[in-house]
Amino acid sequence: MLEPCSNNCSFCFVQYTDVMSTENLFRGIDRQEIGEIIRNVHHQVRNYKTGEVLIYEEDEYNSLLILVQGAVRTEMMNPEGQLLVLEQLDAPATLAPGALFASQPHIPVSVVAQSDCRALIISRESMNQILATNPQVLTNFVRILSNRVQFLSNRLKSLQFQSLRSKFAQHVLQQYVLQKSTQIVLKKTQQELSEMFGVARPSLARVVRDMHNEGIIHAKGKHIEIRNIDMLRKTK
Amino acid sequence: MLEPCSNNCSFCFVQYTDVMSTENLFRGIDRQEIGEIIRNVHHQVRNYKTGEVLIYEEDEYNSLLILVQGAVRTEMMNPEGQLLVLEQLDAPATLAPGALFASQPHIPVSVVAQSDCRALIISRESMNQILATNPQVLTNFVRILSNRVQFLSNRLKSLQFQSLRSKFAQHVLQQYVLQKSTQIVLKKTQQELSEMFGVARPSLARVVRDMHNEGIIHAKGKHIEIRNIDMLRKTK
DNA sequence: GTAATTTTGTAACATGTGTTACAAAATATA
DNA sequence: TATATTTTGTAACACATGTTACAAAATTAC
Repeated sequence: MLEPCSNNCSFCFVQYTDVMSTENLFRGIDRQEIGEIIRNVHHQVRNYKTGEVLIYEEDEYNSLLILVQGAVRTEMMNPEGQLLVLEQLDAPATLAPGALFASQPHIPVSVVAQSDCRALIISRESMNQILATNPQVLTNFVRILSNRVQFLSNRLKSLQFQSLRSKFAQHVLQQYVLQKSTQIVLKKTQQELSEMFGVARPSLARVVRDMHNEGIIHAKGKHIEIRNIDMLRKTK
Repeated sequence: MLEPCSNNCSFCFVQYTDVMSTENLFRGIDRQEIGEIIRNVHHQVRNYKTGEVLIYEEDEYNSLLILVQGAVRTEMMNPEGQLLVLEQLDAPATLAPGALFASQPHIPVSVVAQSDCRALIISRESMNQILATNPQVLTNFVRILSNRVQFLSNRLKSLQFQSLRSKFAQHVLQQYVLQKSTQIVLKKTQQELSEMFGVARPSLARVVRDMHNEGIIHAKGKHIEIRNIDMLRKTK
């Protein structure tokens, strides 16, 4: 399924240069130059269908995957099959950046396609070459790694210290800000939310019902009305 | 308390070059050169007493701290005062490497001295200068960041998925390997262990007692005898 | 060696989340 | 529109860990 990237592949020059995301490895470099950087090293492009696994947990990882199209989620699973979705990422994103240059090349997460997506694959040697010759890419890579460290630290803190009730309250408040209304519509199913919170689905449903019964929210399926925003903010 | 580092400070050349630890920012560079690298930029040395805080959670972080002597622990606390010790580090170590070049310069952890210790402090600008001119230091820094990402991923997985019983079993098995005997002596108090496992101390004591009563171990204070290593290994 | 302090062991009870199961409701598909 | 599928709501019970309190034991300081 791996297709080598041809010399005139417009994808290389253009696709992932649109966004100035902090997760973009090529931020601050013009399209022309990005094309040259990539064409100068061995690289491949691969497409994935929804649900396909881009990276398997515990595998060895010898190439960097740069998501240039679509969305993925990174997740962990324990032997009993309990799932924790670490985060959801939209292109452009650098996948599992920590695994490439770590002392142990094993990956602690799986990455699964949430939509049809496309990744640029660059081997470790090629990345070395790129990083050695492109200070801007290097700076970006260090920033991406650093952000990853912070993200994981914060995720760990939230998982360890926040109650399920507080996680859900926070999610509702985030949606309140995004949707600019006390009447919000959840974008995810309870199943998806509970996987992000790292809990069982009925546990989440119970918390939602409790908050409904206490008059903090009015919950009807995916429709949530915030009834008492002070209580919601104070939820701990 | 900050003392500028004098030109003939032997510390700069020598102290932290002894160890080829993967966490050493100056790994693979000879002492002479390390001295030159450091003397060429603005830097400071600071000493800390046991218990003193080197880095405060949520502070802004504009200098890199390199632990050159002593031991520290990195920890998180939630508003209720519940503590989680992320890890214990001996010199040489690069402290909070993710915070320096992240998009948000806030630190998610505190770093506390576990013994009297000493740190080399290098500002962000100076680090930029060092990284730009020393490929080896840069490679080391990327490796350290990458290892940090993996460490945090694994720590998160363990905290999220492992039961307390399994965490303790694993700790005992690690000590069994280190001490090469089924009669081991725990190096930490139950309080310290429970902070590393992220649980309350009596909960740990209960788990230890249960495993004792089931004949898997014989526990008397810090002295643990492994009675049934198969059961211990199968503990989940 | 004695006293002070820290650590360990234990108990009773509270609480939050997991598990399983199933029906109702909503949504997607034919 | 009817049917199949997914999602939500709920219940009863299990279980791991938290909380508080206190005494016994071990360790440290004097």
